Amino acid sequence: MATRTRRPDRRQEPLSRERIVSAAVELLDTVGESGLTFRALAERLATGPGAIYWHVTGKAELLGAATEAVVTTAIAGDDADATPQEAIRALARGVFDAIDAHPWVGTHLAHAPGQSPMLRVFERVGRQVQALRVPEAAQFTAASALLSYILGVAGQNAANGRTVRPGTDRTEFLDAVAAQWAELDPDQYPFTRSVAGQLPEHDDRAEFLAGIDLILSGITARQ
Amino acid sequence: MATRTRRPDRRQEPLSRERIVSAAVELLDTVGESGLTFRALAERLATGPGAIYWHVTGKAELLGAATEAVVTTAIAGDDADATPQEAIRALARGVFDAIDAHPWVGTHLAHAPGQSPMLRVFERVGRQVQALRVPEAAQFTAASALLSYILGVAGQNAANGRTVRPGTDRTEFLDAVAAQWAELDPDQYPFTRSVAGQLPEHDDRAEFLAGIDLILSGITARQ
DNA sequence: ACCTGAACACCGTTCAAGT
DNA sequence: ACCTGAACACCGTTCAAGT
Repeated sequence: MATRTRRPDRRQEPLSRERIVSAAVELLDTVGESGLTFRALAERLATGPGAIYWHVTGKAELLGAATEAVVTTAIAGDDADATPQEAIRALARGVFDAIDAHPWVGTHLAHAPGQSPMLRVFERVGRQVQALRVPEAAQFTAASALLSYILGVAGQNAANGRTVRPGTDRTEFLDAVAAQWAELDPDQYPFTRSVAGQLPEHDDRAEFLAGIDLILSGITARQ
Repeated sequence: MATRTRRPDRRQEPLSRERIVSAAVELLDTVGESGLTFRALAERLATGPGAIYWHVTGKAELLGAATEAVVTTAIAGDDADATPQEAIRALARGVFDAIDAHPWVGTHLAHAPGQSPMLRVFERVGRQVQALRVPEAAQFTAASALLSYILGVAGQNAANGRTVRPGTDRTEFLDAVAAQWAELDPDQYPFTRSVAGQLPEHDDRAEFLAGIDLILSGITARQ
């Protein structure tokens, strides 16, 4: 009972790194990357822009922290009962869905190399590569290839999300691209034109996972 | 003879899209992405910032044109006498080397989806996928996987290039990352720690091409 | 048609001053 | 210790005015 009255008035809460980062994620989700401004963030937190700098060193750290917050929850989950292939697929799917929900993540995932969110994905992928009994000398290459592929799709999806005007839905977007491809010069773009017809009924997510499977069979074909 | 006197005084040449784009590439290469400013560009072209807008619609187009200029020359070359595998490898190597020389390219390659430089790479890769006699229904997936992988490595390399202070050389950088990985929590990062030792003698370029080969064997293993 | 450069509407970041 | 908000040093972009 009385649950309604327990909802805290966030404006009164003291500022904290946590509140700042979650407000940043909200801003990025609702108004996009260009909308994440220290002034806009400050207004939302009912304070001045300078206050944010007490908890965060600057915009780069803020973006990094926002990315990490999203990715960390996206890949949480354990893969104890799954085959290595299934575990890798689940992990990849987690990253894909996170970027689908928060397109800006795709752009910043690779931005801090050797740093937090990417390294976590690398570690998780690498363990499953070991579980696949890939020879030690080939493990690094296999894990890197999977990670690079995931990051590549992430970046493309983020770019797509940025180009399209916010209202557009998936099929509408694919139809537009297909139409554009169909108009390309037949001499210069024969292949692209030949696959344009497949676009409208194509499923980003399934295609992404098919790519993962392709790489997985390349990894296991070697043994 | 007299070649020296024929060198044109570029300051007197009229402004053109071509001159603007090549000045932008120079600026990006020498002072990095944060150095590409309409004011800096204008100064280099001995004009005012407003003049640039007569030839280019804005910064996004400028960055796109600069990226396209670099990529187009990087992947020029014909693959008539090569096997499909060799042709794909050569193409990938071209993109890799271009990004190695111009790290900023990696960030902007994916930024205009379905647009010029990426589409050109997609087309070239796709034709070789056809030459590999991949069934029609699987061609799109195969070409997309290769492209995504290339873009992923591109993005990571660009990120690395941005993080490192300009002077640092390859081995110095790898040693630093290896040292960092070796200090990770053994419970959280067992895999990453286990491959840290391979980093110092690892060759980015060879590793990248090994990933291409991995995907290629995944593609051909299916037939 | 093309160029000039001042001006506009923003940014991220700093910092003296407050509590 | 933490917050405030004015101020600084920039941006990209526009546009009246020139040639």
